[in-house]
Amino acid sequence: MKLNVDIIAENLLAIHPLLYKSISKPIKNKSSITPGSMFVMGILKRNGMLSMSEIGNCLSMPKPHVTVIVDRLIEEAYVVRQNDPSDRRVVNILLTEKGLVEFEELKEALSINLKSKLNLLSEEEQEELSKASQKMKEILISILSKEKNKEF
Amino acid sequence: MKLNVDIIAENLLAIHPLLYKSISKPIKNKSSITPGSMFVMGILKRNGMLSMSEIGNCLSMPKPHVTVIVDRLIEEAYVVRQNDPSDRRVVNILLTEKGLVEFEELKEALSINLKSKLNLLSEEEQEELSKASQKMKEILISILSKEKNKEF
DNA sequence: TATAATGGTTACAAAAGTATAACTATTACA
DNA sequence: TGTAATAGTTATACTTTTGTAACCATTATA
Repeated sequence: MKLNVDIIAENLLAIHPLLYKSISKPIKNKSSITPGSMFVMGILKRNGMLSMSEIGNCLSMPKPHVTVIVDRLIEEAYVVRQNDPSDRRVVNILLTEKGLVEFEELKEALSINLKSKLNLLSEEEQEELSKASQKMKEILISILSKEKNKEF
Repeated sequence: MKLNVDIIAENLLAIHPLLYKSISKPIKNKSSITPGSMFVMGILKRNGMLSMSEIGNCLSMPKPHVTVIVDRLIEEAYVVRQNDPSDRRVVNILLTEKGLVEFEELKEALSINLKSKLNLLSEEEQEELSKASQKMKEILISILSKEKNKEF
């Protein structure tokens, strides 16, 4: 009998390119936001505030790249830097109101793009997809994204 | 009440970077295969044989990029080109035995990487993740990946 | 206090992916 | 038959991402 871990690995491997296609592509058409910037905005929205290092760890992104992305997001006023009073080396990043709005618009663009495809599904199937994606998100976040920790 | 499509959009947006991290990174450490090459091998494994255009459509990948990736895969003998007798313009791509073995090894590397993280979950949660990812894969493939068709 | 470690930035090189145009060969069709 | 459309390749320029090393400021520690 096949182990759960192997089934999961196989499924993730199949899902990954589908998400890549259904998320990155529609968003590229809608906005000048790059995938990396979108990821950063997403975790900031979920976590409220993260240091540069935490962002890099969350996304397995090299620190110099985080700097570049955050610089661009600051230019657009989507995020702000904030010095950490308890450790003056640390720079915390926060999503601004404008950044939040932009992120919601990206999500909306994705929704619209998805809608036409979800029409191919029955009500029950849509409900199943909603539940399955919710469950997957919760579990993956719980095991993969020790977002406040450093050791991954 | 929140619409299913919005819930799904939000969940996909959260899952995407987690997969990116848990798949692309472990594989980069294990092999010189790039994400793009891995995607191509994956759909070839699921579909058996695809033309260059079909590969590009499946993955929303520009055709010139497909050519580059397939060229590299052929160098490594992971795939072969095969002329289509019914339309001599068409070049079909097939995964070789060596390519299949390589892909299975990538999946194995991912399994090993996942195993340590799944240990944090109970048996029931692992079962839930297995079921949820299976469901998500099936539904997303059915609506996003009309792999043999051209109109996306 | 001297030294090591950490957080972050800068600079640079290289790989991966995207986009477009030009081109060949083949097929479809008016 | 002649023209348009399609499949694929090649070439090129560009953006995004990755990786590494050097560097500064700050904090931790021996």
